[in-house]
Amino acid sequence: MKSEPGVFSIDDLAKVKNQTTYWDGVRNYQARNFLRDEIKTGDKVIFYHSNSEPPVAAGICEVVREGYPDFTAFDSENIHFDLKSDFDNPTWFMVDIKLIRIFKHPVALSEIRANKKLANMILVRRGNRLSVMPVTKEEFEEIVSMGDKR
DNA sequence: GCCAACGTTGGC
DNA sequence: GCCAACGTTGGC
Repeated sequence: MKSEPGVFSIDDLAKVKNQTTYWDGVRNYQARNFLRDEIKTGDKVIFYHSNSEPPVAAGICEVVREGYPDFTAFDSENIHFDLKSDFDNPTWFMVDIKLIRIFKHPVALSEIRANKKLANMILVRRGNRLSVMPVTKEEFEEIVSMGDKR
């Protein structure tokens, strides 16, 4: 799951109550489908910092509440407000995640690209822009082993 | 700041 | 249903 650290970073997550947050603002249908249909309580998540210098896999989290309507879509004051999302038939969904740990060694996108075991990650596929995407168990464990070094 | 890639919108 | 125009993402 990607976040711009200038908006919400893994360090921000470490500071909030219960180190838990709702993952709001996803406004892409493919990513929405993962949030609504695929992600389950107990799933592990890589927290990725996009649009940062450098972009990195910053740490890991766990899903503590699975797909439910993204209420920010109903709030006209919210930056993620969507007039077309019907309260009784919501368009957008979110999950809650809780911090597990911040990597001692944040794994740079360049390191991910350089690792042959991670060559098939959706993240590194050309043109990919998804902010929520699946990761295989093997990819997850490889990233974690890189992140926990040092 | 640039721009490739992609998703969405809306005229037809 | 097509597709040009436009907006966004996000690496570089």
